[in-house]
Amino acid sequence: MAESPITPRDKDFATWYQDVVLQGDMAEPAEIVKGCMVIKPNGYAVWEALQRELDTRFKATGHQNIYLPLLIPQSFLQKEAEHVEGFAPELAVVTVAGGKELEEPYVIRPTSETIVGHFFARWIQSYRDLPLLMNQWANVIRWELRTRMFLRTTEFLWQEGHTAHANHDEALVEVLRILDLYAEVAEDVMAMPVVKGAKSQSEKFAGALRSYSIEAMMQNGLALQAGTSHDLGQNFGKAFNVQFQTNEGRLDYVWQTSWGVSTRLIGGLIMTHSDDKGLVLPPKVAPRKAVIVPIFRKDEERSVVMEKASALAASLGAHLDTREGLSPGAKFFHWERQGVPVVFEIGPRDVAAGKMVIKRRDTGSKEIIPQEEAPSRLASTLEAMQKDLYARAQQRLQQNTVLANSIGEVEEILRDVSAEKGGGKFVMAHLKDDPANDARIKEFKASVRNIPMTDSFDGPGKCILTGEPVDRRVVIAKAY
RNA sequence: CGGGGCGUAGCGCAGCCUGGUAGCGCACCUGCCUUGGGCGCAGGGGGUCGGGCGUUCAAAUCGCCCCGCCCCGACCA
Repeated sequence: MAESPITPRDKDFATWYQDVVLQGDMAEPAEIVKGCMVIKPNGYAVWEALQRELDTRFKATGHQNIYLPLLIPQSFLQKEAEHVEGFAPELAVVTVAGGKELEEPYVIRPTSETIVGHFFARWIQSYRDLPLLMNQWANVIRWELRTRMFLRTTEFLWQEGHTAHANHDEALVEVLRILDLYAEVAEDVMAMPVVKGAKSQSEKFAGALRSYSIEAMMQNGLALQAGTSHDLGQNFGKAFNVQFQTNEGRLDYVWQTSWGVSTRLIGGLIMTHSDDKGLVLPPKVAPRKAVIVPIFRKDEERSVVMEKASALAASLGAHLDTREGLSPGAKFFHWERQGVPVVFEIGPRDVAAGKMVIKRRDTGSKEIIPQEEAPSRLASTLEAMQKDLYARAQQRLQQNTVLANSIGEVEEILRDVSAEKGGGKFVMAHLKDDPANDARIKEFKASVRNIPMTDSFDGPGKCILTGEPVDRRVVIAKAY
């Protein structure tokens, strides 16, 4: 029995994560470029699945895709004061092109609000041009000091939505519609439960009036911000002079929103469902939902088994593992690490009996079934697995969400939590939204994750730091 | 940028302290054999030892400089 290439979670969660990503053929560190990764076929196919799910929903809600330049004139970033301050430390800048020093350097986009501002100003004249609902699928670069594959890489893939509206109410509706859309994809497609909420003022996007997020809980109890939706108010409208004429003939600045999810979702997916045997993919995002591993000894068995297996693969839409020279055991381990939801085994005994073995990735359960039932059993197994993965993740989230009524209690619970050691919790406490309070939380390296949209606890209470009345508990946790 | 670790075959590593023939496991190639959870046996190919300079009869090994990667912290989708 060979040693598993995957470090167990309870030994070292961070190493486990790396092992799962590598062994699952999801990605590998690029090494030649600092903090960048190569997204490999299995990982990229998951991204494509997420893209499809998201893009369909964007289109259904009236958004159109566009593509903007990768390079942004440096002066653009400086037009919105908070924005430049927020992003300045992590910018990569092009200063030389065509062998000459540029008069004005270009920034490689960390996000496109500024360039969007510029073009919105050209495209919008009248309230009849509003709302303007755009989305871009793109790559961005943020020069982060600490990177982890999918969770935080120097370059990453994402979508950024950018919209302009005639008034604040409409913009807010958009912001929350997208937050709901993100939560739906996270929960229904990725089987990853999330908490929807508003970011605290100190955690909001640089240049926004208010940011909203979905926060997921990883298996080590750390929070992962899985998506954000920003109410930009008129900040960028004013900075880029995006004015329109109202139906009363008055000039006003547009109200903008922006929102995004990134390849980080894949990191969240991995840390939500995978186990010590490797990657576990929810059926809805799995590039290969089912694989058939044929088993035979002699040549005459081989031809019989392969014939049957091919026919079944075709009718099931399953991938048939025809690789030569590998034992069935080696193939089982391979597909297990790839996160394939269902693996069928078929050997001489099964062919003779008209049966096959169906095996589920998440539970590891094996069952012998009649071949004619395979299509319906595959469908029901995929459905059950999708549901069960969500239920397990939901249960973990609930079990690791605790109430605290003093700052000492919060600190006690979270102080020794780390990505490697685990033990993280979502600590629900009454806390006034004030940067000074966020700062106190940060003293023990936790943060206010968000202020939930719906209160599922005990309603109003007194701030654990200032005693001021607040209307609900906020989520405090250690985060990626 | 601070602390720690590391750079030797595609991958994972030993060798370095105490200088003297470039090693092991996996992977790869050929053949035989096997196949219901990582088959086995035999044979084989593959290296400017991260780079530079120095010490020395002789450097993977000792010294100096440089480069890169990973982990931990401060910054973040």
